[in-house]
Amino acid sequence: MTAHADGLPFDLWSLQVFLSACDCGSMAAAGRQLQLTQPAVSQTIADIEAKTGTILFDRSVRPIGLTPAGGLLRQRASALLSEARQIAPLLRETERNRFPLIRVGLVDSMSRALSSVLGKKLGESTEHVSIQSGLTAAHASALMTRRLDILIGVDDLEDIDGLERWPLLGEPYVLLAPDDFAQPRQPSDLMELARSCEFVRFSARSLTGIEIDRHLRRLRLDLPRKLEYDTPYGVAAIVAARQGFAITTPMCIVESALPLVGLTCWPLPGPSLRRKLTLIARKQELGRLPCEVAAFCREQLLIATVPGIEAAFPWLKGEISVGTQ
Amino acid sequence: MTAHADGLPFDLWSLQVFLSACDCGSMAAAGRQLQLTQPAVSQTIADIEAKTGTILFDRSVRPIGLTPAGGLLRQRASALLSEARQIAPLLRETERNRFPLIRVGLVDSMSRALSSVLGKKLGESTEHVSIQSGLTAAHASALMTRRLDILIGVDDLEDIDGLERWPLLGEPYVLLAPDDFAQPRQPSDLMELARSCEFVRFSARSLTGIEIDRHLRRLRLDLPRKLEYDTPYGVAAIVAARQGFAITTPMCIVESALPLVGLTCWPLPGPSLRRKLTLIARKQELGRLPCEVAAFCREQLLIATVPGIEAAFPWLKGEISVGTQ
DNA sequence: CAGATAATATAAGTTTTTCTTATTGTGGAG
DNA sequence: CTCCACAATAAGAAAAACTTATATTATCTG
Repeated sequence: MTAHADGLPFDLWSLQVFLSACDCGSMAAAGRQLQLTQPAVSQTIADIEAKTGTILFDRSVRPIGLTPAGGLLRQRASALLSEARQIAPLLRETERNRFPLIRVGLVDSMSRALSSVLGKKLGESTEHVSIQSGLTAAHASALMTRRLDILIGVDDLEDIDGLERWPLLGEPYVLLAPDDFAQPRQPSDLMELARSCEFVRFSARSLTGIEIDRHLRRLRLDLPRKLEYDTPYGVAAIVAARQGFAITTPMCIVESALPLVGLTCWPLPGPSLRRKLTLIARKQELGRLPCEVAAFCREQLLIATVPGIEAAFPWLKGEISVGTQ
Repeated sequence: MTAHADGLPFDLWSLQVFLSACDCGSMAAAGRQLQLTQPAVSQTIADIEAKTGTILFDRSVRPIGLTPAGGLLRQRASALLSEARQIAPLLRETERNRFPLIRVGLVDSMSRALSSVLGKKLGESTEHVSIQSGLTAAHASALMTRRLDILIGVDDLEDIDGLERWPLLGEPYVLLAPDDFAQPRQPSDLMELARSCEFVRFSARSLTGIEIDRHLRRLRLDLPRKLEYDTPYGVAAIVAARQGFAITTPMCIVESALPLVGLTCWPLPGPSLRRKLTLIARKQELGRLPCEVAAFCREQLLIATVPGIEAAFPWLKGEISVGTQ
């Protein structure tokens, strides 16, 4: 029953049936709702269970109960169907537009700086714009599998063919700490600091976190790993609450939109460490759009973001490079 | 051919066939790749075209050419299939693993309110804390597959067994708009508003977006789907730039940390719509910790967050319920 | 510019899937 | 316990998806 494809254990119709059963709390009721008989519903669900090798419902109770696997499928299935339903109306609107849909993956640390302007800029030439904030690692695979069209993030896809890249910004990693501690002058001072105040990390889910980990390992600094966040705000909030210090970047500090009173920003002691933020797209699919969007973002950063950072931390002047990297 | 559902003009298998034809540049070749005959491919694609009322391929050239509608479907179809393929492996993983640390999935819209205090609170009793911000949909599957231990998010899985839930907060959906528009008094006024000012959506990747979609569909309101974000900040930033209006919630507005000058917040016209935020954990695995953390979060919201909202928008007084829901 | 080639569309028949009716078994309320 | 509504299973009916066969069309070649 249902599903034919290369291992897909369901199709959209069978998911629809499953969801109806979830909503109704009964297969018989789902049948009535869908103008089907009860056995049809029963068979469809049994088929999904067989093909996925899981149990979706607990039949030993009434009304029928969702198992954990069933709950997970319910989650994913509603999202999938909701997306599927959007497609047909969009197709019909397509006749006249150059780019019917552009999906942008925007790294969390640029979200505040670029969300709004990206939407405005892309809205000019595009019928439908979707902007997703999150971690570059997740966005990178979405770009390759065509779930995203443009990615703005930490550039770690340097060796992949078929992509075009437009540099946006280069920035140094820095220390962020409450201002009542002594500035660490050399790497080993960080161990000292970590004894009086907690070290807050980016989690290894984020490329920024991985990069920092690698750097600390090179310096043979074994800092504690007690508290970690995967977003710039989380890290900065702990420091702002005077509970700890962190290694982060200027853009991450801006992203957190926290008042900076009582906080200091120092250069990272030891060898310098920088990161590059880049706009990436699949080659030859969007014409001149990626280049134009990148230019627009650079301008925006230059006018609206970098001056604020340099005003708050004058020693960073010249450290943040827009465009050239 | 294919598709059965309430207006869905394709199913996953027919999309697979269509994508093969795109990749191969020929229906005959797609047939060979999928172990089908050429007419089967031809019929499947003709069926999608008939059901969507569009033309996907330009047959007057060889090799076959994609129309704009075809290009759009190619984008969306690969995304949809790629998401569908992730589901089955996840389902099978739902029953194993054990962990030492506490990993919390925190919905974006509570990130600002709770990130920092959660870290502090959990740090007291736990060796290693990891806090991940993102979409509840992603976190829910992570909780089931034991990649997360605690989830704070939008509760739409109310009937899943094996989970314990601790209510944190209930809040209404509201309209957010620049303050120079007339207040919409009834649902149809929203169509009016959408003509003078863009409607900004949460994407269907977020549960909040799905919930709003469903509500609008029930009211038979066909609002444009031009610009969408998956984070509260993105949505609010467009409104703050006076470029559009949005359906959002008080917590999402707080999360965006934007100055509210020039913005108004109105009740949603028509039937009321609320969402619940809940702390969820797997039953009997963390002892009293989830309950205690939930109590702590509630207290934090009551002291530090809700008063700020009620001060900014007095009509919301009493609309936001902490705890009881 | 005709003729060959390879691709697509359409028609008609066959196979497979999906649904229905009929029947048996089961959880929970009275 | 008994009843009732629901779920699982079996077997036949209806609908779908696929096949072979054939007509049509775009492009290439001599």
